[in-house]
Parts: sequence; structure tokens; C-alpha cells
Amino acid sequence: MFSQATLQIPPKPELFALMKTSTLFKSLDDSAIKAIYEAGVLEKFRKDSFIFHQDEPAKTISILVHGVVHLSQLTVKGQQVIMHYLAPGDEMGILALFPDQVYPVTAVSAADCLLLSWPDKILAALIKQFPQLALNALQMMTNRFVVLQNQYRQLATERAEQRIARTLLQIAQKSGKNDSQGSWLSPPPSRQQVAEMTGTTLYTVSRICSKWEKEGIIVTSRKWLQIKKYDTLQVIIEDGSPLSQ
Amino acid sequence: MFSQATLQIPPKPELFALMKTSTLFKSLDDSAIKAIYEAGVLEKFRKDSFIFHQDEPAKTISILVHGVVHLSQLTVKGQQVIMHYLAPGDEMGILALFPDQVYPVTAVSAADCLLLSWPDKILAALIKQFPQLALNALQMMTNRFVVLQNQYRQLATERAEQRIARTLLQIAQKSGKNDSQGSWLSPPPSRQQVAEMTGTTLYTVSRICSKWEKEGIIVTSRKWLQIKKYDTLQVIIEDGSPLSQ
DNA sequence: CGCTGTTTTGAAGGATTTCAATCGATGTGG
DNA sequence: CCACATCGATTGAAATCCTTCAAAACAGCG
Repeated sequence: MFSQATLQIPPKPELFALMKTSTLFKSLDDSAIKAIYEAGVLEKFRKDSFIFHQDEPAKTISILVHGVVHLSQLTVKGQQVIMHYLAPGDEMGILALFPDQVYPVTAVSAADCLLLSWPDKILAALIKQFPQLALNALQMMTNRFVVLQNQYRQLATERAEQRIARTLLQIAQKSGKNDSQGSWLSPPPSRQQVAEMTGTTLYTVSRICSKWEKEGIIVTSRKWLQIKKYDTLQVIIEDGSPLSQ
Repeated sequence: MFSQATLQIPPKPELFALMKTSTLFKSLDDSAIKAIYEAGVLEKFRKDSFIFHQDEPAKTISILVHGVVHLSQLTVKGQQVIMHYLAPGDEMGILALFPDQVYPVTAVSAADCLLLSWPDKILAALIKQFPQLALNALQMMTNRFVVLQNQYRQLATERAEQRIARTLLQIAQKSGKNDSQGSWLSPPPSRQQVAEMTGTTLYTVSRICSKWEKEGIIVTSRKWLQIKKYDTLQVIIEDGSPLSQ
């Protein structure tokens, strides 16, 4: 619900700090950050709502302030493929920067979310004022491209267990909370979601998680997922089993 | 060999026409095309030679004039994944436009090739002179990104047979020669190469091609591959139905 | 407490890989 | 011009990974 503490709008200094950590707004001075912030709007989305749809005209660029967003595509048969997982500080809708584009993916909130958003025309105007923005946008685009190429290679060559291990570690790095017990993900991604992020089925994810739980690598509940043996997962990722010789 | 007719340098009008068909140089007038052409260099590469290596500083942007180039990544175990197939008019080394990038892939000539290339600094200067170039470069980047996202979804959700069918049709569209008998690819990609383009093994590709040959969908030889039933392959792609039929 | 949606698990089947052997085309040197 | 070496393609058989289907267990929630 929107009354939760987690969806309170953070104070401005915190927002500014977040903006500066993003690729889109890095290397901008305080006054620029402030001006850009003033031109944007804060938007709230409940868990499991659509932020934008694939094939819709791309009109809004946003950075995620709080929550989790999945970028996904749907196959003709209705199967979902999650291509990108966003944590606070990450951007979405980059393509709206370029004229006459449609979103190539659908953005769905996987938790209650707070976004800082700019209509395409306003961001275009801001780019004229702060040329660094254009360079940053380009940088962002190339970063995503390179990341996606790696994801593609991994999907083509790695077994399900490796891909699942990699995905859990990536989520942990992005949104996990670390303590002496290991890394905590809460709320945890569902088996179904992990399956959609790794190109496999929820049954395979469930089996592999069960196995890892028996081996003491992870502990799971409905509310959280704890990674106890970070290194063991790392080994699973690096140890190319049969397929990759 | 470089004495082959296929590697003769085409006359300028032909080169200019090719440049205009590329995303990078579209919407530029004749004088701009000419100036840009004069600033570039023609390079020849024998079949199976490296044009650039993954992780090497990106210093050159090229468009392919003649031949075929594969962009690929290598896994830690040495397995190859072909991420992109270039036909004449396609560009490579886009990332060299951005400062301090390294090539994220390796470019290998899959046939004797002729390239028209620009050092990064020279193209940067040309961009100042012809701002349309920057927009085109951006367009190119986003196009590639969207294409790669689709490839990723397909790899995650489709069976080997569908992916192989799709790949053959794509190659046919890009470099096939059509006549009343169907579409001809010559030289044809090897089973190994198709496997690397589809995230499967050469054995699976061989089995599926044998099956298609029995069904009269394709005819193969060492020197060429003929697609006789274009529509049937299209149905295989769209249907997602298992082997058989 | 019963409902609902997620997770687990077994069993069967299917798709793909792996290994090994063979075939076939092509090019080479005797 | 033929014997031979080479390299890619084919094919069978076994193994493996993963999916599919079905059923049961489970957790959370009103």
C-alpha cells in the first residue's frame, strides 16, 4: 500500500544523490541536477502494474527511485521473458530520447515503486541546456547493449543451474542486503520470475533451489531468500559443466 | 584470392550508393557522402581473418562493401557464439564512436572482404561537420539493441529447429540470390557456423538440415545451400511445433 | 478455517548433447 | 591420374538435461 514507509517520498538531498549515481545524470553539477529534477515528476506504481507497454510510442524516460522494475517481452504464445531487472538508480525508457520510437519491452513493477520521470520533449529540451546529458544517454545505451550481449552469450552456452546462480547473485548485488549471515533478498523473486529471467521453467528453478537449500547454499522462505554460500554459487557459475568445453 | 573478380574495388558511384543504403550514412547529400568517402580507407581481408578482437581498444568504424563478417564472442572455455551476421552495407565497430571503448565482440571475415573504414578520430571530426552522422549513429545503435533483444527472446523461448529456420531465412534475405528455383546461399554457412549462430551444436544442425533435405525444403552441397520452400520454413518459425509433421 | 496462489516433487517423455564411427568431397603429391 | 590425407558432414546409440503433466504440500490471508 502507498501508506508504507517504503513509499514515502525521500527528501530532496537523497533524490539528488540518487540521480548523481545514475549513468544518465552523472558528471552534472548540483545546479543542473536541481534544474533537471524540477522538470520531472514523481510517479507511484503499485506492485504488478504496467509502467509502459511494448510497442507503445515511447514518450517517457524515468529513473527508478524506489522498488523493482522488470523489463520483459511477451512471445506470441504469451510466454514472458524478463530481459532486464532494475534497482533504484537505474533508468528505463531510454529509447524515448530518439524520435518516433516505440518501447521494445514492457515495464512492470515487481514491487511498489517510486519513479522520477520526464516527458520526452522536456528531456530533449534539457539536453540542449546540458549537453552532457546526450553523452550520458549514449553511454547508457552502449552499456545496456554490452550487458545484453553478455546475457545472450550466457543463455546460448550455459546450463540452467549456472544461469540461475548468476541471476541470484546479480539480484543480490543490485538489491541485496548483506550481513554476517550472507546476502538477503526480500521480497525474493518468485520461482516463476527467476524462470523468466533465465529462459527456463519454474519447475527447474524450484528443483535447483531445493537442491541448493539441501546443500546449505541458500535458505528460502516466502518472504525472503538468503544466500549463505556466495562463493559456492560463484564456483557454479565459473565451472563450465559439460556443455561449455 | 585477392585477384578474384569479387574483390575488385567497385567504382565510386557504386560505393556511394552502398554508403547511402547504410543506416550510418543515410540522409546525407552527395557532397557529404563524397567528403566522408575521401576521408576513409579501403581495406581487404582474406576469408577467416580477424578484423578486430574483443577487448581491444575500439579505434575503427567500418562499413562492409563486399563479403561476410561475423561478430562473435568467445566463452572462457573457447566456445564461440556468433551474435551478428554482416552483409554489404552493414556497419561494424560502432562503439568506436564513443570515447575509451573496447570492442565487445570479435569481428571475423567469413569470406574475402572489402571494407570502407574510418579511424575514430576522423569520424569524430566528420560528425562535427555533418551532425546528421551523430543521429544516424544513435539510430544504428538503437536498431542493433532492439534486434538483439529479439534474438535474446527467441533464444530463450524457441526450439533449435525454429532458430535454425529463422537464421537461414535471415541469411537468405541479407545475402541470398533469388531465382525461380528459390533462394541460394553461396558459399553456405557451415553446420558449425549455423550452430554458433543459434546456440546449439553442429550435430543438431546437421540432423535438422538432413530432415529438411528429405522433406524437400532445402538442398545442400559443399558450395551452396538452396532454400526451395521458403514458406514452409516460415511456418516452422511461426508454428513452434515440435519436430515431425 | 477454508480459500488461493505458490512451491515442491515424482514420473514420464522429449529435445538436445555427447561420443564414436563412418562417409564424402576436395585438394595434394607421387 | 590415382592413392592418400584432410576436413566437414552424417548418423546411430546412449546419456543428460530439461520440460511437461499431475498431484500434493504449503504458506499467507481474509
